[in-house]
Amino acid sequence: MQSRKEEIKSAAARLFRKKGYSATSMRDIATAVGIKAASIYNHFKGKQELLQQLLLNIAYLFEKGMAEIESSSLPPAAKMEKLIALHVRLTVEHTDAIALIAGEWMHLEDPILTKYVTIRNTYEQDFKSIIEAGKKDGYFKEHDTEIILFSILSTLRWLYTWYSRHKTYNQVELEQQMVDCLLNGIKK
Amino acid sequence: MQSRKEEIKSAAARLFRKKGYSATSMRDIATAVGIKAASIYNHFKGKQELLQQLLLNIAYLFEKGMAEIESSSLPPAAKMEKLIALHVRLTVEHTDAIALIAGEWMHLEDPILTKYVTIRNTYEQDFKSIIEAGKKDGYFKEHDTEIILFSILSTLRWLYTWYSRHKTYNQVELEQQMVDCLLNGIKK
DNA sequence: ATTTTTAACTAACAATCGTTAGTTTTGTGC
DNA sequence: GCACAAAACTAACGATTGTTAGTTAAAAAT
Repeated sequence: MQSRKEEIKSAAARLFRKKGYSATSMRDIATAVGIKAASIYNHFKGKQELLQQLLLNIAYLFEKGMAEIESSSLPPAAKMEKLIALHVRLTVEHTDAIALIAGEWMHLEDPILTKYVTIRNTYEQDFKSIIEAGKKDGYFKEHDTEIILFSILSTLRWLYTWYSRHKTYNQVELEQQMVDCLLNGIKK
Repeated sequence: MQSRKEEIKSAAARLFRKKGYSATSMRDIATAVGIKAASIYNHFKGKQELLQQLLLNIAYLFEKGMAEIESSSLPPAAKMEKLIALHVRLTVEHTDAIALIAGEWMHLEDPILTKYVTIRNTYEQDFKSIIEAGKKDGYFKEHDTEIILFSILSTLRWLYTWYSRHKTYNQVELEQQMVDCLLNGIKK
């Protein structure tokens, strides 16, 4: 059961993703839910708050996932697999909101924008630490850490586009394929 | 030397990328060039035409690059390397316009939208053909072609973000690192 | 030097936007 | 059934948008 508030939020996510934040009007969102635009203000302060709640929620989920992985005592390669699984899971569970990470976070306004960017930077820094630990242990190649990070993260961030078109894959299959592609490459 | 028309176009690309198509006003673009909004209409039919010219130009460059690679008689693995090099080159040379591919193409209006999507689909189909030829020849692993395609393409499409922050890399270095990461993976 | 074309300008319009104020309906607890 | 809160509504405001019309200055062509 989804409350009206959640209903509005997921309609907003869907529309922000499809048409972009700026091109989506409060009237669009309202119509999608079957109410009038002014009624949304009984649940949210405004359009900006909708975007903020959507993006911060996702950011926290990544923050939490990363914290759990880091605090585990797994070897770097296993941590990397857990990270990939984390992205796959959040993508499957929050496809629309995840999509906003790619192209709509820029429309956040301060102070939330700063907060969001900070969380994002910290996440990337933690990601890098795991990569570097892996290199030190001999699990990973001696590539430029920035390039490895970028290469993996970009694929994981685009996952939502692909998943939207291939929902037939189940989550576990997707995880395995992604891990294999990213870690072992495609060449024989 | 850049004509006024080109000046407007690259200002539009920069602003569309930074703020998004919808959030960028004609007055924004005009101010960036040092003229008034109405003056832009002496060079372009409107805002939509700016987006169309930017995106179609990039699409044609990819189309042309792909045609040259396909018509060559290189083995699939070498074709793949050429493809990666193509993406790197176009990203370095047209960073702002390339960025629009990721998040602003959806604001194209018909009939250009349809045309654009068609070109994009054809490009992806050609890309897949090369991957499958590579699998048949034993160069590539027997992964799902869709997943390989997605994995490579997503990384290449995000390249512009990364390049904007690391202009120190020269084009050749970048190419080599990307090829190695994508084809051989990061695990030892 | 005069005509013509190009590209700038000012001013304004109609449409749409996010948001607010004030009101009415709906639902809940007692 | 009554009081109260939650959530819907109508109506409107001020701001901004893309675009057009009409005009003027600069550049090019004759």
